[in-house]
Amino acid sequence: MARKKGSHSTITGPLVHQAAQRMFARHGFAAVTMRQIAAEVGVQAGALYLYTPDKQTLLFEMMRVHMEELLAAWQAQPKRREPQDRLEGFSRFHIRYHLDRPDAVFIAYMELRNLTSGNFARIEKLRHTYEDALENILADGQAAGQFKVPDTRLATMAIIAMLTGVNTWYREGGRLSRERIERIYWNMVRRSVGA
Amino acid sequence: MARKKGSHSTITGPLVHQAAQRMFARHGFAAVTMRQIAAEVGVQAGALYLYTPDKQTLLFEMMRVHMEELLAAWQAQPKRREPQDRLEGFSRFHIRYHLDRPDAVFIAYMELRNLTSGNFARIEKLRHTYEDALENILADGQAAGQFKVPDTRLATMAIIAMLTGVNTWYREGGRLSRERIERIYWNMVRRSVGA
DNA sequence: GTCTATAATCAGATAGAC
DNA sequence: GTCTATCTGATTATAGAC
Repeated sequence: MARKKGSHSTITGPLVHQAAQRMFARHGFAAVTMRQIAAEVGVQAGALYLYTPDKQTLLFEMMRVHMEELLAAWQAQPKRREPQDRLEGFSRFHIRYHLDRPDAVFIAYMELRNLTSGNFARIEKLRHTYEDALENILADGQAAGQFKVPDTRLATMAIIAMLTGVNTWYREGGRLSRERIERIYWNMVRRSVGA
Repeated sequence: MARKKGSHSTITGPLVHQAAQRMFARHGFAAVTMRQIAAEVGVQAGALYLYTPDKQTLLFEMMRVHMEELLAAWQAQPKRREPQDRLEGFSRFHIRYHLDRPDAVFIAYMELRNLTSGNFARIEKLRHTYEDALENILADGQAAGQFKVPDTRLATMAIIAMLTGVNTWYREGGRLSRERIERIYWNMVRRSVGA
Protein backbone atom coordinates (compact mmCIF):
# COMPACT_ATOMS: atom_id res chain seq x y z
CA MET A 1 0.00 0.00 0.00
CA ALA A 2 2.96 2.26 -0.54
CA ARG A 3 1.38 3.99 -3.50
CA LYS A 4 -1.92 5.77 -3.11
CA LYS A 5 -4.27 5.58 -6.05
CA GLY A 6 -4.54 8.72 -8.12
CA SER A 7 -0.80 9.16 -7.79
CA HIS A 8 0.81 11.51 -10.26
CA SER A 9 2.09 8.74 -12.49
CA THR A 10 -1.38 7.62 -13.46
CA ILE A 11 -2.60 11.16 -13.98
CA THR A 12 0.25 13.00 -15.65
CA GLY A 13 0.72 10.48 -18.46
CA PRO A 14 -2.77 10.90 -19.91
CA LEU A 15 -2.57 14.65 -19.33
CA VAL A 16 0.59 14.82 -21.43
CA HIS A 17 -1.07 13.02 -24.32
CA GLN A 18 -4.22 15.12 -24.07
CA ALA A 19 -2.31 18.39 -23.96
CA ALA A 20 -0.12 17.33 -26.88
CA GLN A 21 -3.17 16.35 -28.93
CA ARG A 22 -4.89 19.64 -28.32
CA MET A 23 -1.76 21.64 -29.10
CA PHE A 24 -0.74 19.63 -32.19
CA ALA A 25 -4.25 20.12 -33.59
CA ARG A 26 -4.20 23.83 -32.90
CA HIS A 27 -0.68 24.77 -33.98
CA GLY A 28 0.78 21.78 -35.79
CA PHE A 29 3.23 19.12 -34.64
CA ALA A 30 6.38 20.89 -35.79
CA ALA A 31 5.35 24.22 -34.30
CA VAL A 32 4.71 22.89 -30.80
CA THR A 33 7.70 22.46 -28.49
CA MET A 34 8.15 19.97 -25.69
CA ARG A 35 8.50 22.89 -23.30
CA GLN A 36 5.10 24.25 -24.32
CA ILE A 37 3.48 20.88 -23.72
CA ALA A 38 5.17 20.63 -20.33
CA ALA A 39 3.99 24.12 -19.38
CA GLU A 40 0.41 23.23 -20.33
CA VAL A 41 0.52 20.12 -18.13
CA GLY A 42 2.27 21.96 -15.34
CA VAL A 43 5.57 20.09 -15.24
CA GLN A 44 9.09 20.73 -16.46
CA ALA A 45 10.20 19.63 -19.92
CA GLY A 46 12.38 16.81 -18.66
CA ALA A 47 9.45 15.13 -16.93
CA LEU A 48 7.71 14.49 -20.28
CA TYR A 49 10.26 11.84 -21.12
CA LEU A 50 8.84 9.66 -18.38
CA TYR A 51 5.76 9.25 -20.57
CA THR A 52 7.15 9.17 -24.09
CA PRO A 53 10.56 8.21 -25.42
CA ASP A 54 10.46 11.18 -27.81
CA LYS A 55 8.26 13.67 -29.64
CA GLN A 56 7.81 11.46 -32.71
CA THR A 57 6.39 8.61 -30.61
CA LEU A 58 3.99 11.04 -28.96
CA LEU A 59 2.56 11.86 -32.40
CA PHE A 60 2.54 8.30 -33.69
CA GLU A 61 0.83 6.88 -30.61
CA MET A 62 -2.02 9.37 -30.73
CA MET A 63 -2.60 8.60 -34.40
CA ARG A 64 -2.40 4.85 -33.90
CA VAL A 65 -4.81 4.91 -30.97
CA HIS A 66 -7.22 7.11 -32.93
CA MET A 67 -7.25 4.83 -35.95
CA GLU A 68 -7.59 1.64 -33.90
CA GLU A 69 -10.43 3.07 -31.86
CA LEU A 70 -12.14 4.21 -35.07
CA LEU A 71 -11.94 0.70 -36.51
CA ALA A 72 -13.15 -0.87 -33.26
CA ALA A 73 -16.07 1.55 -33.04
CA TRP A 74 -17.10 0.81 -36.60
CA GLN A 75 -16.92 -2.93 -36.05
CA ALA A 76 -19.07 -2.54 -32.93
CA GLN A 77 -21.84 -0.88 -34.96
CA PRO A 78 -25.01 -2.94 -35.46
CA LYS A 79 -24.78 -4.88 -38.72
CA ARG A 80 -27.47 -4.33 -41.33
CA ARG A 81 -28.24 -6.33 -44.42
CA GLU A 82 -29.27 -4.10 -47.30
CA PRO A 83 -26.53 -2.08 -49.04
CA GLN A 84 -28.57 1.10 -48.74
CA ASP A 85 -29.00 0.62 -44.98
CA ARG A 86 -25.33 -0.20 -44.58
CA LEU A 87 -24.39 2.93 -46.51
CA GLU A 88 -26.64 5.04 -44.33
CA GLY A 89 -25.10 3.46 -41.24
CA PHE A 90 -21.59 4.22 -42.45
CA SER A 91 -22.38 7.81 -43.43
CA ARG A 92 -24.03 8.67 -40.14
CA PHE A 93 -21.41 6.82 -38.08
CA HIS A 94 -18.56 8.58 -39.88
CA ILE A 95 -19.98 12.05 -39.34
CA ARG A 96 -20.91 11.43 -35.72
CA TYR A 97 -17.64 9.77 -34.75
CA HIS A 98 -15.50 12.40 -36.43
CA LEU A 99 -17.43 15.37 -35.07
CA ASP A 100 -16.89 13.99 -31.57
CA ARG A 101 -13.09 13.94 -31.98
CA PRO A 102 -12.10 16.99 -34.01
CA ASP A 103 -8.54 17.19 -32.67
CA ALA A 104 -7.66 13.55 -33.28
CA VAL A 105 -9.22 13.67 -36.76
CA PHE A 106 -7.40 16.86 -37.68
CA ILE A 107 -4.06 15.40 -36.63
CA ALA A 108 -4.70 12.11 -38.41
CA TYR A 109 -5.17 14.00 -41.69
CA MET A 110 -2.68 16.85 -41.31
CA GLU A 111 0.34 15.35 -39.64
CA LEU A 112 0.95 12.30 -41.80
CA ARG A 113 4.01 13.89 -43.34
CA ASN A 114 5.59 14.37 -39.92
CA LEU A 115 5.64 10.63 -39.28
CA THR A 116 8.78 8.61 -39.92
CA SER A 117 8.33 6.35 -42.92
CA GLY A 118 7.81 3.23 -40.84
CA ASN A 119 5.20 4.89 -38.65
CA PHE A 120 3.53 6.37 -41.73
CA ALA A 121 3.14 2.93 -43.28
CA ARG A 122 1.43 1.57 -40.17
CA ILE A 123 -1.07 4.44 -40.04
CA GLU A 124 -1.81 4.18 -43.75
CA LYS A 125 -2.57 0.50 -43.38
CA LEU A 126 -5.13 1.23 -40.67
CA ARG A 127 -6.69 3.97 -42.77
CA HIS A 128 -6.92 1.67 -45.76
CA THR A 129 -8.71 -0.93 -43.68
CA TYR A 130 -11.31 1.66 -42.76
CA GLU A 131 -11.74 2.79 -46.38
CA ASP A 132 -12.26 -0.81 -47.40
CA ALA A 133 -15.30 -1.03 -45.14
CA LEU A 134 -17.02 1.59 -47.27
CA GLU A 135 -15.74 0.19 -50.55
CA ASN A 136 -17.23 -3.21 -49.70
CA ILE A 137 -20.63 -1.64 -49.15
CA LEU A 138 -20.46 0.13 -52.49
CA ALA A 139 -19.30 -3.00 -54.30
CA ASP A 140 -22.13 -5.05 -52.81
CA GLY A 141 -24.71 -2.41 -53.73
CA GLN A 142 -23.32 -2.24 -57.25
CA ALA A 143 -23.36 -6.04 -57.63
CA ALA A 144 -26.96 -6.10 -56.38
CA GLY A 145 -27.93 -3.52 -58.98
CA GLN A 146 -28.98 -1.04 -56.30
CA PHE A 147 -26.19 1.48 -56.77
CA LYS A 148 -24.75 3.09 -59.90
CA VAL A 149 -21.04 3.24 -59.10
CA PRO A 150 -18.77 2.98 -62.16
CA ASP A 151 -15.63 2.89 -59.97
CA THR A 152 -15.97 1.79 -56.35
CA ARG A 153 -12.55 3.02 -55.30
CA LEU A 154 -13.20 6.51 -56.67
CA ALA A 155 -16.61 6.68 -55.06
CA THR A 156 -15.12 5.55 -51.75
CA MET A 157 -12.60 8.38 -51.76
CA ALA A 158 -15.19 10.91 -52.88
CA ILE A 159 -17.67 9.98 -50.16
CA ILE A 160 -15.11 9.89 -47.36
CA ALA A 161 -13.74 13.28 -48.40
CA MET A 162 -17.23 14.73 -48.46
CA LEU A 163 -18.17 13.32 -45.04
CA THR A 164 -14.91 14.22 -43.33
CA GLY A 165 -15.25 17.74 -44.70
CA VAL A 166 -17.94 18.41 -42.11
CA ASN A 167 -15.17 18.77 -39.55
CA THR A 168 -13.70 21.77 -41.37
CA TRP A 169 -16.73 23.99 -40.90
CA TYR A 170 -18.85 22.51 -38.07
CA ARG A 171 -19.01 24.56 -34.89
CA GLU A 172 -20.72 23.44 -31.70
CA GLY A 173 -24.04 25.19 -31.26
CA GLY A 174 -24.10 26.36 -34.86
CA ARG A 175 -26.97 26.91 -37.25
CA LEU A 176 -27.73 23.23 -37.84
CA SER A 177 -28.22 20.32 -35.45
CA ARG A 178 -26.11 17.22 -35.88
CA GLU A 179 -29.14 15.17 -36.79
CA ARG A 180 -30.02 17.62 -39.55
CA ILE A 181 -26.44 17.62 -40.84
CA GLU A 182 -26.35 13.81 -40.79
CA ARG A 183 -29.62 13.66 -42.70
CA ILE A 184 -28.62 16.15 -45.38
CA TYR A 185 -25.24 14.51 -45.95
CA TRP A 186 -26.79 11.05 -46.02
CA ASN A 187 -29.22 12.21 -48.68
CA MET A 188 -26.37 13.61 -50.76
CA VAL A 189 -24.37 10.39 -50.38
CA ARG A 190 -27.43 8.29 -51.24
CA ARG A 191 -28.13 10.25 -54.39
CA SER A 192 -24.47 10.43 -55.41
CA VAL A 193 -24.36 6.63 -55.78
CA GLY A 194 -27.70 6.53 -57.54
CA ALA A 195 -29.55 4.76 -54.71
CA MET B 1 23.27 49.13 -69.82
CA ALA B 2 25.03 48.30 -66.60
CA ARG B 3 22.75 45.40 -65.81
CA LYS B 4 22.48 42.52 -68.25
CA LYS B 5 19.08 40.88 -68.54
CA GLY B 6 18.72 37.53 -66.85
CA SER B 7 20.68 38.90 -63.93
CA HIS B 8 20.46 36.93 -60.74
CA SER B 9 17.95 39.25 -59.15
CA THR B 10 15.23 38.40 -61.64
CA ILE B 11 15.95 34.68 -61.44
CA THR B 12 16.68 33.98 -57.79
CA GLY B 13 13.51 35.61 -56.46
CA PRO B 14 11.11 33.27 -58.25
CA LEU B 15 13.39 30.32 -57.50
CA VAL B 16 13.14 31.08 -53.80
CA HIS B 17 9.35 31.11 -53.90
CA GLN B 18 9.21 27.94 -55.99
CA ALA B 19 11.59 26.06 -53.72
CA ALA B 20 9.72 27.22 -50.63
CA GLN B 21 6.39 26.13 -52.08
CA ARG B 22 7.69 22.69 -52.96
CA MET B 23 9.30 22.22 -49.55
CA PHE B 24 6.39 23.63 -47.51
CA ALA B 25 4.05 21.24 -49.32
CA ARG B 26 6.33 18.27 -48.74
CA HIS B 27 7.40 18.81 -45.14
CA GLY B 28 5.21 21.57 -43.72
CA PHE B 29 5.91 25.24 -43.13
CA ALA B 30 7.15 24.89 -39.57
CA ALA B 31 9.42 21.95 -40.38
CA VAL B 32 11.26 23.70 -43.22
CA THR B 33 14.13 26.01 -42.31
CA MET B 34 15.36 29.05 -44.18
CA ARG B 35 18.72 27.31 -44.54
CA GLN B 36 17.11 24.35 -46.28
CA ILE B 37 15.35 26.65 -48.73
CA ALA B 38 18.59 28.50 -49.39
CA ALA B 39 20.45 25.25 -49.97
CA GLU B 40 17.79 24.12 -52.45
CA VAL B 41 18.14 27.38 -54.40
CA GLY B 42 21.89 27.34 -54.15
CA VAL B 43 22.51 30.47 -52.09
CA GLN B 44 23.32 31.20 -48.46
CA ALA B 45 20.55 31.78 -45.93
CA GLY B 46 21.20 35.51 -45.62
CA ALA B 47 20.54 36.03 -49.32
CA LEU B 48 16.90 34.93 -48.96
CA TYR B 49 16.09 38.14 -47.13
CA LEU B 50 16.62 40.06 -50.36
CA TYR B 51 13.43 38.42 -51.64
CA THR B 52 11.21 38.22 -48.58
CA PRO B 53 11.15 40.25 -45.38
CA ASP B 54 10.63 37.07 -43.36
CA LYS B 55 9.42 33.47 -43.41
CA GLN B 56 5.80 34.36 -42.60
CA THR B 57 5.52 36.66 -45.61
CA LEU B 58 6.93 33.92 -47.81
CA LEU B 59 4.02 31.69 -46.76
CA PHE B 60 1.37 34.38 -46.94
CA GLU B 61 2.41 35.58 -50.39
CA MET B 62 2.27 32.12 -51.92
CA MET B 63 -1.21 31.57 -50.47
CA ARG B 64 -2.45 34.98 -51.55
CA VAL B 65 -1.16 34.56 -55.10
CA HIS B 66 -2.69 31.09 -55.30
CA MET B 67 -6.12 32.25 -54.18
CA GLU B 68 -6.14 35.30 -56.41
CA GLU B 69 -5.06 33.29 -59.43
CA LEU B 70 -7.75 30.73 -58.67
CA LEU B 71 -10.42 33.42 -58.59
CA ALA B 72 -9.12 35.04 -61.76
CA ALA B 73 -9.04 31.70 -63.57
CA TRP B 74 -12.61 30.92 -62.53
CA GLN B 75 -13.83 34.33 -63.66
CA ALA B 76 -12.10 33.80 -67.01
CA GLN B 77 -14.07 30.59 -67.61
CA PRO B 78 -16.72 30.73 -70.33
CA LYS B 79 -20.09 31.65 -68.80
CA ARG B 80 -22.98 29.29 -69.28
CA ARG B 81 -26.66 29.83 -68.64
CA GLU B 82 -28.31 26.73 -67.23
CA PRO B 83 -27.59 25.85 -63.57
CA GLN B 84 -26.73 22.29 -64.53
CA ASP B 85 -24.21 23.45 -67.14
CA ARG B 86 -22.74 25.94 -64.70
CA LEU B 87 -22.41 23.23 -62.05
CA GLU B 88 -20.67 20.94 -64.51
CA GLY B 89 -18.35 23.81 -65.48
CA PHE B 90 -17.48 24.47 -61.85
CA SER B 91 -16.91 20.80 -61.00
CA ARG B 92 -14.63 20.15 -63.95
CA PHE B 93 -12.79 23.46 -63.54
CA HIS B 94 -12.19 22.82 -59.84
CA ILE B 95 -10.75 19.34 -60.37
CA ARG B 96 -8.60 20.37 -63.31
CA TYR B 97 -7.26 23.55 -61.74
CA HIS B 98 -6.45 21.88 -58.43
CA LEU B 99 -4.83 18.80 -59.97
CA ASP B 100 -2.51 21.13 -61.90
CA ARG B 101 -1.26 22.82 -58.70
CA PRO B 102 -1.00 20.15 -56.01
CA ASP B 103 1.62 21.98 -53.92
CA ALA B 104 -0.18 25.32 -53.82
CA VAL B 105 -3.49 23.61 -53.02
CA PHE B 106 -1.98 21.50 -50.28
CA ILE B 107 -0.43 24.55 -48.63
CA ALA B 108 -3.61 26.60 -48.95
CA TYR B 109 -5.49 23.95 -46.96
CA MET B 110 -2.86 22.75 -44.51
CA GLU B 111 -0.96 25.84 -43.49
CA LEU B 112 -3.79 28.17 -42.55
CA ARG B 113 -2.96 27.84 -38.87
CA ASN B 114 0.58 29.02 -39.48
CA LEU B 115 -0.62 32.39 -40.75
CA THR B 116 -0.73 35.38 -38.44
CA SER B 117 -4.31 36.33 -37.66
CA GLY B 118 -4.35 39.29 -40.04
CA ASN B 119 -2.96 37.23 -42.90
CA PHE B 120 -5.39 34.42 -42.08
CA ALA B 121 -8.36 36.78 -42.37
CA ARG B 122 -7.27 37.93 -45.83
CA ILE B 123 -6.90 34.38 -47.13
CA GLU B 124 -10.22 33.30 -45.65
CA LYS B 125 -11.95 36.17 -47.40
CA LEU B 126 -10.57 35.06 -50.75
CA ARG B 127 -11.60 31.48 -50.07
CA HIS B 128 -15.09 32.57 -49.13
CA THR B 129 -15.42 34.47 -52.40
CA TYR B 130 -14.59 31.31 -54.29
CA GLU B 131 -17.08 29.22 -52.29
CA ASP B 132 -19.77 31.79 -53.03
CA ALA B 133 -19.37 31.14 -56.74
CA LEU B 134 -20.55 27.58 -56.21
CA GLU B 135 -23.22 28.52 -53.70
CA ASN B 136 -24.75 30.94 -56.22
CA ILE B 137 -25.02 28.18 -58.79
CA LEU B 138 -26.74 25.89 -56.31
CA ALA B 139 -29.13 28.62 -55.17
CA ASP B 140 -30.09 29.44 -58.76
CA GLY B 141 -30.66 25.77 -59.57
CA GLN B 142 -32.75 25.37 -56.45
CA ALA B 143 -34.82 28.47 -57.24
CA ALA B 144 -35.39 27.19 -60.78
CA GLY B 145 -36.63 23.87 -59.40
CA GLN B 146 -33.83 21.97 -61.11
CA PHE B 147 -31.86 21.00 -57.99
CA LYS B 148 -32.97 19.52 -54.69
CA VAL B 149 -30.73 21.31 -52.21
CA PRO B 150 -32.28 21.79 -48.76
CA ASP B 151 -29.30 23.88 -47.56
CA THR B 152 -27.12 25.58 -50.18
CA ARG B 153 -24.28 26.37 -47.76
CA LEU B 154 -24.03 22.77 -46.63
CA ALA B 155 -24.13 21.47 -50.16
CA THR B 156 -21.44 23.95 -51.16
CA MET B 157 -19.07 22.73 -48.46
CA ALA B 158 -19.87 19.09 -49.22
CA ILE B 159 -19.20 19.42 -52.94
CA ILE B 160 -15.99 21.40 -52.55
CA ALA B 161 -14.66 18.87 -50.03
CA MET B 162 -15.51 16.03 -52.36
CA LEU B 163 -13.87 17.66 -55.39
CA THR B 164 -10.75 18.84 -53.58
CA GLY B 165 -10.34 15.34 -52.18
CA VAL B 166 -9.13 14.19 -55.58
CA ASN B 167 -5.80 15.82 -54.79
CA THR B 168 -5.21 13.48 -51.84
CA TRP B 169 -5.10 10.33 -53.91
CA TYR B 170 -4.46 11.31 -57.54
CA ARG B 171 -1.10 10.30 -58.97
CA GLU B 172 0.16 11.29 -62.41
CA GLY B 173 -0.05 8.35 -64.81
CA GLY B 174 -2.36 6.42 -62.49
CA ARG B 175 -5.17 4.03 -63.25
CA LEU B 176 -7.65 6.65 -64.44
CA SER B 177 -7.34 9.51 -66.92
CA ARG B 178 -8.22 13.01 -65.82
CA GLU B 179 -11.15 13.11 -68.19
CA ARG B 180 -12.54 9.92 -66.69
CA ILE B 181 -12.06 11.24 -63.15
CA GLU B 182 -13.75 14.52 -64.08
CA ARG B 183 -16.67 12.69 -65.60
CA ILE B 184 -17.21 10.34 -62.65
CA TYR B 185 -17.00 13.14 -60.11
CA TRP B 186 -19.28 15.34 -62.15
CA ASN B 187 -21.85 12.55 -62.24
CA MET B 188 -21.63 12.16 -58.47
CA VAL B 189 -22.01 15.90 -57.96
CA ARG B 190 -24.92 16.07 -60.37
CA ARG B 191 -26.77 13.27 -58.65
CA SER B 192 -25.96 14.55 -55.16
CA VAL B 193 -27.94 17.73 -55.82
CA GLY B 194 -30.77 15.83 -57.48
CA ALA B 195 -30.14 17.22 -60.97
C1' DG C 1 23.51 40.34 -55.30
C1' DT C 2 25.75 37.32 -52.48
C1' DC C 3 28.71 35.73 -48.83
C1' DT C 4 30.67 35.22 -44.20
C1' DA C 5 30.14 35.86 -39.56
C1' DT C 6 27.49 36.44 -35.78
C1' DA C 7 23.84 37.80 -32.50
C1' DA C 8 20.28 36.12 -29.67
C1' DT C 9 17.37 32.61 -28.83
C1' DC C 10 15.50 28.20 -28.63
C1' DA C 11 15.18 23.19 -29.86
C1' DG C 12 15.11 17.99 -28.22
C1' DA C 13 16.95 15.19 -25.09
C1' DT C 14 19.71 13.53 -20.85
C1' DA C 15 22.01 13.25 -15.99
C1' DG C 16 21.71 13.42 -11.48
C1' DA C 17 19.80 15.63 -7.21
C1' DC C 18 15.93 15.20 -4.20
C1' DG D 1 7.94 11.34 -10.19
C1' DT D 2 9.68 15.67 -10.80
C1' DC D 3 13.03 19.34 -11.01
C1' DT D 4 17.24 21.78 -12.13
C1' DA D 5 20.93 22.19 -14.93
C1' DT D 6 23.07 21.28 -19.00
C1' DC D 7 24.73 19.37 -23.55
C1' DT D 8 24.70 19.88 -28.37
C1' DG D 9 23.19 21.83 -32.09
C1' DA D 10 19.76 24.48 -34.87
C1' DT D 11 16.81 28.57 -35.49
C1' DT D 12 15.55 33.39 -37.65
C1' DA D 13 17.39 37.36 -38.80
C1' DT D 14 20.98 41.02 -39.32
C1' DA D 15 25.68 43.55 -40.28
C1' DG D 16 29.16 44.44 -43.00
C1' DA D 17 32.75 42.79 -46.43
C1' DC D 18 33.29 42.24 -51.34
